[in-house]
Amino acid sequence: MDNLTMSQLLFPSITKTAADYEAAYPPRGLKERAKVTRFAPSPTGFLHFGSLFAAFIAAKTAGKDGVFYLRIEDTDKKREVENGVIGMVNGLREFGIVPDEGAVSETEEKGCYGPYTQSRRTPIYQAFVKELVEQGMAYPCFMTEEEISAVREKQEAAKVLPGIYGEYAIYRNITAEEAKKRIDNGEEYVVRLKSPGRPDGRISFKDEIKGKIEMPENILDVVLLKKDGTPTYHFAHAVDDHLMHTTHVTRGDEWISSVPIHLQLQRVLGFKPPKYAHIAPIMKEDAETGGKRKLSKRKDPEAAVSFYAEAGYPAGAVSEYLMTVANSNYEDWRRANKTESMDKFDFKLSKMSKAGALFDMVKLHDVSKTYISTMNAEEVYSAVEEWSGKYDAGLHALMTADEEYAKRIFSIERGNKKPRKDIGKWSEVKDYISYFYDELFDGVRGWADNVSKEDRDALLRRYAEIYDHSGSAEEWFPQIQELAAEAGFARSPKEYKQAPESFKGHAGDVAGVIRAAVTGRLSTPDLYSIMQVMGRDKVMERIHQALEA
RNA sequence: GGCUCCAUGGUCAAGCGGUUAAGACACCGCCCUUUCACGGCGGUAUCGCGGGUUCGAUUCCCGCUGGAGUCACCA
Repeated sequence: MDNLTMSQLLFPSITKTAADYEAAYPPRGLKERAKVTRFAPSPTGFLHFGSLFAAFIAAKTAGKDGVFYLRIEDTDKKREVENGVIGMVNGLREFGIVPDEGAVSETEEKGCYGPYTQSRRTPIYQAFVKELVEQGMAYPCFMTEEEISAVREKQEAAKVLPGIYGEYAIYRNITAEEAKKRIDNGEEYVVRLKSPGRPDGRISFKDEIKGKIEMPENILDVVLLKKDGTPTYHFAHAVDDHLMHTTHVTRGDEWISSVPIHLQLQRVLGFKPPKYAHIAPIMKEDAETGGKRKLSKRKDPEAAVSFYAEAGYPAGAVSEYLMTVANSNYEDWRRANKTESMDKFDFKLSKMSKAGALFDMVKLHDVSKTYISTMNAEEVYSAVEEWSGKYDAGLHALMTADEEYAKRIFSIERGNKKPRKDIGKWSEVKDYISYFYDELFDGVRGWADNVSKEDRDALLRRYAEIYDHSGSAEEWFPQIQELAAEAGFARSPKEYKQAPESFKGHAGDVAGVIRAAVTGRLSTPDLYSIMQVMGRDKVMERIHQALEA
C-alpha cells in the first residue's frame, strides 16, 4: 500500500499506465525475419565518422525488408546544439542513409512509433517508472552530489565497488511519509532502481558480433529518472527499444559494460531483450604514443564527416570504404559484381570484426579511385561542378564558363572498358586538369632527362611543322614514329632494345618531349586525345612557348 | 585498480585441429605500352610469449604480455 502512495506522491499527474503505452505501440506487421534497427545519436550537430559507421551498420542490418529509424537522444540539455537534428539528418542523407522512420528535422518526424525524440517522451518514461515504484522496484533518492562523492571516496579507499547499492543506498527503503516530508521541504531527488541483483550473480548474453559475453550481474541502484524528471540513457534505451520494437540494437562497443544494467531493466519491466550487436570503433594510429586510439573529434580532422565532403571524396566512395571495413568479404564481392548496387550485397553482422580497425586513408583513396573510374564524363562533370561550387570558386568558374570543354576533358579515357583510375577526390581535379586551362597552366615542370636540349628543340621545331590536327588517332602515332626515325630515334621500344647504341631513344621518348611541352608534365592521359580536346592553337602555342623557354 | 573485450604481414583481413597460412591496400620487380595510368604476372612481409590438450596446433584450454573499453543525475 505504501508503494502506491509513493507512486502517487511522485507522479501525481501521470495517468496513463504502462499497459496503455503497450497498446499504443503494437507489434510491427513485418515479415518473419525482418529486423528493426535504429541509429540513436545525441543531436550535437557534429556527425562523427564513427557515428556514420554505426548508422551505416544499422541501416544495412535492417536491409530492405526491415525498418531502420532515427531516434534523437536529447535527454541531456547540456549537450544540445541548435539545429543539431537537421544537421544529422542531412549528414546521413549525403551518404545515402535515409531512415524509414524517425526524426526528419527539429520539429518534424515520420513513422507510427514516435515520438522519436526523447525529450518529447517524458510522460512515457515516467509512466513506466511509476509502475516500478508501485511494485516497489524503484524509489526516490535524496542524496546530494556531495553525499554521493563522499560515499565514492569511502568506497575507493576501502577498495569496494563504487556506487549506490546495498548499505550505501540509504533511501532504498524510504517511506512515503518521509519522502513527502522531504519533497514538501523542497529537496530534490532522483528515482533509482531497487536493483534485484545479487553480489555474486553472473549473467551472460550472446552478442551478434562479439559472441558470448559473461559478466557480473548489476547490483547498482542505477538512476532511472534524473532530478529534472528526464530519463537516463539506460532507462530510455530499455523503454524506447521495447516500445519501438527494435530487434537489433547496434551501437558502439563502449556500451558492453552497461549491458547488465540493460538486461536487468528489461527483466524488471517485463520486456523481451533485443539482440545486441556491439561495434568495435574505428581507430587511428596515435603519433604521440605510437599506439591506437579512437578516432578523435579533437585531434583528427578526418573524424568529422564534413572532412570527406570538403576533400571531395564522393559519398558513394566513402560508403564503399565503410562496407569494406564492415564486411571484408565485400571487396571480393565487389570485384565480381562491379556494377551492382551495394544493396545487393549480403551484409552480415557476424562478419564484422571484433577488434577496432585502424582507419586507412590510403585505402579509402584507392577505393575512391576505383569508384570514380566507373563514373562517366557527365557524372564526373556534375560532381566536380557541385564540389567546386562549394569549395573552389576558381575551378567552378572554369567549369561553368565552358561546360562542353570540361566534359570533353573528363571524357578522356573514361567510359570505356578499361577506364582510367586517376582521380581519387575532387580536390585533385584542379591540378590534374590544369594544363587544359591557360589560367592554370604553370609551364613545363620538367623534361625527361634522356633527351638532350638540342634534340628536344629540334624535335619540337619539326613537330610544329608537321603537326596535323585533323589527323585521326590511327594516323597520329605513325607520324610520331616518322618524326622519331628522322631524328635518329627508334620507331618502337622493341627496335630500340635490340640495338640501343644505334639510337638516341625511341618513339616513346619523342612523345614524351611533346607531352612535356604541351602539358608541362611527364605523366598525363592519352596525348592524342589531350591535343584534340585542347585544339590546334593551344597545342602550337605550347610548343612555341616551350621552345622559347 | 575491479569488470569486460580483443590479439594472423606496415594496414584491412580469410582461416574455424592437418593449408605451399586466401585476398585487398601499400611497397618492389617484370610484362603490356607512344607517356602516364589501367591491366596481367611475380616478389618482400604475418600467426605476441609461455605452458598444456592432441599423433598433430594459427585454430581448443590456462597463464602472461600488450592493446582497447567501462566504472556519472553524459550519451
